[in-house]
Amino acid sequence: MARTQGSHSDITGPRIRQAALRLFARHGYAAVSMRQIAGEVGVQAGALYNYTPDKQSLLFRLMQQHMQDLLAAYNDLETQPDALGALRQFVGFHIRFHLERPDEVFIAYMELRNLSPENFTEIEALRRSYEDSLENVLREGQQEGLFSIADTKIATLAVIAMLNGVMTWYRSGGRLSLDEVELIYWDMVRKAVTS
Amino acid sequence: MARTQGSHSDITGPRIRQAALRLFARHGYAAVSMRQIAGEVGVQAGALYNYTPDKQSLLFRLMQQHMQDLLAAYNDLETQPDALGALRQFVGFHIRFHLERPDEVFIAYMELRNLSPENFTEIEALRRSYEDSLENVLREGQQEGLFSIADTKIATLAVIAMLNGVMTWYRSGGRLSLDEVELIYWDMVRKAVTS
DNA sequence: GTCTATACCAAGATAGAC
DNA sequence: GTCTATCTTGGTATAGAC
Repeated sequence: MARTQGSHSDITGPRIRQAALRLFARHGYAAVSMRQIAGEVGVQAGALYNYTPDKQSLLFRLMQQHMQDLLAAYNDLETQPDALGALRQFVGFHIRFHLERPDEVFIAYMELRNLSPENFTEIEALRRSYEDSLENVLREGQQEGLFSIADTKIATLAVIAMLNGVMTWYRSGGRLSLDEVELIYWDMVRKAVTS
Repeated sequence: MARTQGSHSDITGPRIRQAALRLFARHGYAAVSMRQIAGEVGVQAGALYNYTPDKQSLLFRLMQQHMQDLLAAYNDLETQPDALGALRQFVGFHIRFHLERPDEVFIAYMELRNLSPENFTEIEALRRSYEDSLENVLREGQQEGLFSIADTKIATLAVIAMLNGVMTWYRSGGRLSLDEVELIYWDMVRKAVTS
């Protein structure tokens, strides 16, 4: 991993973020040192500061990118004819998008409290915006008479919490295929919000 | 908070664990220093080592106590006539028990990766034992024909994940009473596992 | 049992040579 | 742009006086 001196601006930046992502997810933000990150990349600790003003910005940028990617990907989905279809779509999207990015997801959950207050506010707004997407689907379905939901806000949080549970146990190559998992969760979600 | 010199064995021990609990939950295990804990209690950092061999043991003991309390409380519940009653009971118990101990719950979730391997194994076993309690209820209800569950293991994890979501948003004195919250979640859980 | 003092080490971040 | 070297701070843990 030793590196010779020279200019590597184009690749070092991404590699730093990638290493930070991996290490933060594995050991937690507070437990990871700048020297560890530098070691992973193959540079000295001081060199990191050509790419980030400090450790906090490194964390923030990772979380911000993740949330923006999530929102962009969801907004790119094709419009569904009704709320039931939209909910079905949400379940599949949420499971697959998150399973593809275990490190980002883990950090976005666990490291909220290590954000500075201003950074926290910004990430929270993004997260809230994603929740609102689902809540809109549920409320729409409720109004259309497709769903039977006592409280759309709670149902929103309950569905997301349930789906997030997948990340704690699913491993590809395990007992169930991704399609099967998606179907099982869709079945539970559908029944929970209908009568 | 200044303290004079002297012997306070009986109260200092619990106060140390209480302070550690609060601080670990607030800022995370890795981000909290022994000096901070000592400061909260009103002793010098060195004095902590009369009560714990090291920081790791402090964390482990908190988590172990919490999981043992959880299992003991659940096992103390009265036996229900059927699986539907047992599930209803589980939902209420889980929500209330966890909402009463936000700090313990937070730590038990977030700090698993900061346990030493041996300590992790022990806590995992306790957590698994609690999950098994619910899985037994679901499997029993499935056999009795009361439930309609595609996969009891996944349903177990999904129900617990959904219920855990309560901890992220519920605040007493808010829009909904605890009874209402319990009812709303019970409704969703019941529908998700029946047909 | 707690204190003060300290050993020892690693953290985040910066300065200046190349 | 990266290196080496270093500043400053704060970490865990221990020793010995009271």
